Formats: sequence, C-alpha cells, structure tokens
Amino acid sequence: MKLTTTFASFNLCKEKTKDMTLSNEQRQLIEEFGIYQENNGFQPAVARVMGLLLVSDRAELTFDEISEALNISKSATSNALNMLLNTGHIEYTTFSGDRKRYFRIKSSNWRDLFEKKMQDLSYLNGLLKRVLEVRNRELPIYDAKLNDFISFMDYLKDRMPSLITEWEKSRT
Amino acid sequence: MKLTTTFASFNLCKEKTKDMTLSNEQRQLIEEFGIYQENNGFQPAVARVMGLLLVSDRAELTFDEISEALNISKSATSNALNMLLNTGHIEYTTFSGDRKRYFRIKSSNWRDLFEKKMQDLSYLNGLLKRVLEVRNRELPIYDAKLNDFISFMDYLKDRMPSLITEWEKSRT
DNA sequence: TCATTAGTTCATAATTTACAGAACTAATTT
DNA sequence: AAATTAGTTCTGTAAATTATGAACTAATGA
Repeated sequence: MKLTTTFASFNLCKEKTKDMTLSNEQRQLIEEFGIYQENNGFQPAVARVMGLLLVSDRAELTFDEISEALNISKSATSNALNMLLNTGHIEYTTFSGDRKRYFRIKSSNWRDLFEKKMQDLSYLNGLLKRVLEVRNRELPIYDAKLNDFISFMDYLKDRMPSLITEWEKSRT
Repeated sequence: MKLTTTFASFNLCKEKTKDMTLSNEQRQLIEEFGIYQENNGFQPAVARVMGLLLVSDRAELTFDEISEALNISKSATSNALNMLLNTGHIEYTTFSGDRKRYFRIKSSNWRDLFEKKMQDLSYLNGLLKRVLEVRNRELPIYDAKLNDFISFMDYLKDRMPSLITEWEKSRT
C-alpha cells in the first residue's frame, strides 16, 4: 500500500476533498455492477473500472487511483481504460501543470446506453424479418406469432420519441 | 452424409412433408442469429440450435436432425437442448409410438424474450438506485444526470402495459 | 544528466469455455 | 436374448480469454 494523498498548495479545479477509500457497500456494488456488465460482454476488469467510476465519491479518478482501488495491474488498467475510451463509455480531463489524466464516465452515457439497447432490439428485429423471408412453414400460426413480436418492436421504436417527450413533460 | 428421409406409411400429426435441407440463406441466418445470441451470453452451440429451430422450414425437429443439421456432437446437442429446455426457450412434443422428442421454439418465447430485456433494464435500474445511495458526490450535477436515466426507466416500465394495449388496439 | 512520472506494449501464465468422443443407460424392438 | 434407439454423462483437450510482470517510451522535473 502506497500513500497517494498529496497536499498541493494550490488546487483550483480538481475536487480533491474526498479521498479514495471505498465503503464496503461501494465495493460490493462495484462487484455486482461488474458482473452485470460482464454479462453484457465486457471483460471483468473493464466492467470493474466502470463500476468504480460509477460508485466512487470522486467523479474523476487517475490511472493509478483506479489501478490501486481495484488492485489490478497497470497493463490491465491501461487496457481497460483504452477499451472504455474507444467505446465511448468514459472520457478524461486534464489540468495544466499536471500530467495525469482524470477519467470519468461520459455524461451522455446513460442516454447512449439506452439508445444502444434499443438498437440491439432493432437489430434483432431485422434478423427476425429475414427469418420470415427465408423459412417456409406449413402452418401459418408460427409466422403469425413471430409477426406479432416484430410488429410490436416496430411499434415500440415508432413510439419511443414521443415517449421521451412525454416523460420530459411529466417531470417539469 | 446420411440419408435421413424415411417414408412412414401413416403420418398423422407430424408434419413430415418438408425435409431438413437448409438453403444457404437459412444457414447464413443461423450463423448471424447465433452470433447475436452468443453476445447475449449463450454458448455457440446453444445459440445455433435456437437459430436452427427458428429458421428451419419444419417447426419441430428431433435430436438427431438437430445434431446432423448443425454438425455438432451428440453431447453438444444434448447439452444445448437441456440448456434451452431449462431456460424455457424451447419445449418438445411427443407422439405415441415414437420414442423421439420433437423440439420447437416455445410459442410464448417472443413475449418472454422482450419481458426479459425489460427485466434486465429493471435490474440495472435497481443497481443505479443503489449507486445513488452509496456514493457521495460533491457536485449534484452527476447525481442529477443519473437520476434522469433512472426516472426515465421507471417511466418506461410504468407505461409498458398501456403501450402493449395500445399496440394491440392499433392492429385490429 | 539522471530520476521520476504516466503510462504502453509484449510475452507469458492462469483460467475458463466449449466441444468431441467414448462409454454408458434405459427403453424398445427383433 | 441380442440389437437398436434415443439419448446422457464423463473425461480430455484445444482454443479463447484475461490478466500479470517486466521491459519499454516519452515527457517532465531536479
């Protein structure tokens, strides 16, 4: 364990009031969120980094803080951060006179995440439409059931913009 | 390659008109759907079995037909079918005087699949609510953004039943 | 000029997974 | 009683995944 807390004499923008110690609930939640995101196709370490940036009291963390908080090697940290940068899940800020990068969850992340889930459903729907085209069932009942699902997905996609508008109105 | 087409003299319920040969488009679609379902956490072979049962001209296929059509071993077939039975994605019928089981995609599968996607979002939302509870951010803007997402997910969940009703009405 | 910082890249080790093949079972048929 | 059918279960393994540690780079600081 290394002491990382430094007392810089001037501290303009970086919110260094909080230190990095995580409560047990925070650690627990990082793991649960991590497993959730593993199931969404993220590598374990990548998923934990997302979790840490999400539950940490500090919104922005440095490379070393992440590496130490999660007890993962520098290479794993490097790999995870670049992964998340490339996929647009995180971003970083810098401060003049400080070589470190401060990583945080991208603010647009939530809307994007939902957008992606919808696009995923849309892709599935495209596949299912092709299924109807290529298969040749004797009984029309099977196609009818599949058509129902496709139709509902299309309906949902159509209604989504107005749903968002309604939601925005509902919370003024 | 083995000849599997048998000409039973009486053929009451089983739709044996079609044989099992798959077109190139069908094979292609099995792979694409397979990859899609791999990304949803299914094992490759399991995902291919789902794909086959989806795109096949025959709605119901036997163990051996599946094994041969996909060129996977009996153990892989057994494992895949039991997996899919346990998770409720497929079911089977039997016919008296025939020891084979005829596997097909569960008819409720589409609604269930959508239901599951929604439950997944709901679980994520639960995690994010806990995130707000355990973390202690200086700047309220971060919590506000997360709250927006949570709020929209809750709204969507509330509206879902009425959306389904509206959709049903819209297609009479 | 030497040391330190903030990472990156590479080779490799440790797991994990996903399947094949063979041996097995339990029921049915010959 | 022997053979066949319709699978299941077990063992081994090839391949893929994931992370580590060490060596490296490029910039800054003493």
